[in-house]
Amino acid sequence: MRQKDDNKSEAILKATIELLNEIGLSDISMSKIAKRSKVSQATIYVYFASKEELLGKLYVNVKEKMSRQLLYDLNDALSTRELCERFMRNSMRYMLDNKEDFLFLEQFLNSPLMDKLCLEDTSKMFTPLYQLVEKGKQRGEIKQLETMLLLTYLYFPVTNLVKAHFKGQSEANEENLQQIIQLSWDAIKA
Amino acid sequence: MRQKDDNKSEAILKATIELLNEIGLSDISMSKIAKRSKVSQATIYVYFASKEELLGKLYVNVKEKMSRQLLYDLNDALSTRELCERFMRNSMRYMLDNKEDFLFLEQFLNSPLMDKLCLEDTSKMFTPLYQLVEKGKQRGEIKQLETMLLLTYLYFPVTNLVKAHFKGQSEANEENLQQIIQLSWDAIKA
Amino acid sequence: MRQKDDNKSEAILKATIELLNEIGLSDISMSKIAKRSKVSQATIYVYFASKEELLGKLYVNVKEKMSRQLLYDLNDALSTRELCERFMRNSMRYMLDNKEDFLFLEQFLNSPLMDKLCLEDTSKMFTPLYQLVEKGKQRGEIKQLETMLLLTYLYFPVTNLVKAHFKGQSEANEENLQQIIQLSWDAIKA
Amino acid sequence: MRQKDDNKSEAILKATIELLNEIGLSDISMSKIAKRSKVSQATIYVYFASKEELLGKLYVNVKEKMSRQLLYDLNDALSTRELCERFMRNSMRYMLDNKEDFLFLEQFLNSPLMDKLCLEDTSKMFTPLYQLVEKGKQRGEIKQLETMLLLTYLYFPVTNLVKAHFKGQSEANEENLQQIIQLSWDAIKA
DNA sequence: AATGAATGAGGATTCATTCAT
DNA sequence: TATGAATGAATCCTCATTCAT
Repeated sequence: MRQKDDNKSEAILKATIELLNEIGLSDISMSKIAKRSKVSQATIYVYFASKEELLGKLYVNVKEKMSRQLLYDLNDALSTRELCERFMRNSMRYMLDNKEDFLFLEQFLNSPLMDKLCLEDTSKMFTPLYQLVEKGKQRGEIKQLETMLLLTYLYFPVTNLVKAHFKGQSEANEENLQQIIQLSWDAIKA
Repeated sequence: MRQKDDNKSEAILKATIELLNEIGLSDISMSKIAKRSKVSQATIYVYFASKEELLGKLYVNVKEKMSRQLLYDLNDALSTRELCERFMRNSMRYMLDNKEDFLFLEQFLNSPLMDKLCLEDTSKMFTPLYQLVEKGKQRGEIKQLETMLLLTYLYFPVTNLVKAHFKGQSEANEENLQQIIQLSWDAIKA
Repeated sequence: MRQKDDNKSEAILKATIELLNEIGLSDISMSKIAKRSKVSQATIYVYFASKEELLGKLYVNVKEKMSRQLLYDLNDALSTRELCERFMRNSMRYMLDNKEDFLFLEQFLNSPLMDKLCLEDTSKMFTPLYQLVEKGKQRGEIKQLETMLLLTYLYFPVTNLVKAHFKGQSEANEENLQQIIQLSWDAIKA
Repeated sequence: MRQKDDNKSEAILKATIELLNEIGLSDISMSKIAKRSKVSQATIYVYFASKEELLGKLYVNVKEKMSRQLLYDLNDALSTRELCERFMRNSMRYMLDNKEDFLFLEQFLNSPLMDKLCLEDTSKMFTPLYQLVEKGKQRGEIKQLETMLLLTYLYFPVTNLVKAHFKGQSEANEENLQQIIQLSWDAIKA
């Protein structure tokens, strides 16, 4: 018998994410995905039980890849400040290098679909990050506040910078990066 | 001859925003909007030329209302720090009191539809805010950085707190609000 | 506004029954029905909420018409034997004149769809018939057995004769009709 | 080389008949049959050239089995009346013991599919029965009418009793059986 | 023999929109 | 203004069947 072709599955996922960025969740359709990925519509259903499952799996896929890249090289040898910097740097790198993935996540996270597809919790992907911040708190280098709140200041400034960059309203360059690293550090440091 | 009925127009907009929050941009349809707002499908076209126009007008509507509330009472008598605080407080108040509006905006802003509907620029709605930050910069109370970047630190921490609140992961109370006000101030102050 | 067009509704029902006789429940489809009745597929949904509802309403329609014809002129002036004869005669007349209706009913009644579509009970349509048989029992002209069982002998011989006729295996003529009338009477008479 | 596996073929036929009784000719599909019989869809095509052939072979299978059981022990030693009784008794036994087979036949016979699949004539399966009735006619014990017509009175009362039994409207017990045996004999006896 | 992969065609239903009143 | 009727195009998904192993 023929073997399942990973290329096909990936072509479908790739086409999906492309289209999601071009036309969005509101206008995407299985037929457009099929056309773009050059398989028959029916073939999509060989790999994914439904449109929802396709989107859900895409989300988990992308999120996993993202977490790997955001957490890259956050080793214990670094100081808390350096860890923060590296995380923000990783984040910007990721968002710039994976524009489509990043924008898809933003779109998906803000859609009610997200809740509808009771997806497995992805927060555990970021536990290393929590631990990092908590260690900083223990050392007294970071304010004694909820970890989630502190992380907000490490992640969303990057998000906004990169989005502004994509819209041509700002530039995601080293200079701006260093600025937000400084601002965020000023915000959370003890 | 009967006049266009504002109630009907508003019923349609209200139904639309409700549905957008319940089922999202991807699943909304004119027939669902008609059913929810208790008018005929055809009636929607008396008030809005197309689905896209309906969504576009809804966006502008909501955005206007939002800007009014966020900028409320930001008068010159206040210190820069007080202005920041008031803005963040306004923001949280708005998001909590207008959950559906707020979440709609988030969903809409992150969707490619946003770009497709070449909507009139809404940034001018917030010019008072820019001026406020710029005045702070001139006085040397705030870091000499791009205004947009600085504003990021006033807006998104609130956004994130309230979203976490809606998800039951945190609580948007006075205590947490004061914390982020402090953090954000630490970030942007000179 | 445009008025609902009864012709359209009936055209759809007519097309449905025609197709059910030509290709059967197993092969019928909304698109074929649309094509045959010369309306858009979507138009069918203006009149019927779903394929199932369409079939269900068709069934009730046809059954009503049938009961009217089978019970035609079964008046009290007739003797029990005459009533039986008239009923069987009515039945044959109906089946021959409404071949499609009759065969549709046979097909439908023997399909699991019948049970799936919890249709309103149609047995009450035939209460006059029950009463007729019961009166015969009271008079001692008919065997003292379950009414339903006795009715079986009045209805199914006709059914089978007409079906055989349609298949070219027999002929539904006066001679054969009189024969089964006699046989059935011999069966049920006291 | 492996041999064709009778178990598999039978599993497919069994699954088909089950599904036909559950969801009917209108909703059955090769994929559902495959799932139910726990073979691959493609495997069905090893045993049956097409869906139509599958249904056709199933029909012939079931019909053969049925004729064997209906004609069981109709030997010459019995009187005509006894033969009729035995045939009706066999019929009821068969229908009760092989509910699915019986209901499938009823469904199939009343569907246009029956005609479409030009199936080999199955009437010859019942020649013993014809001969039996004809002998009765020759002996002057049975009315001088078309054999097919007379047989109707032996078969369909049973059919109806058992169907009513399955619907919970009557009971297919010895008492009711004896009643219809008597009625049918009254109908056809000379 | 057996089957997972693959697919074009078609399934039921809903879409956004227009028409006629 | 307001709306029920109408529809061509599109929706998601399943169909019967074939292919390659």
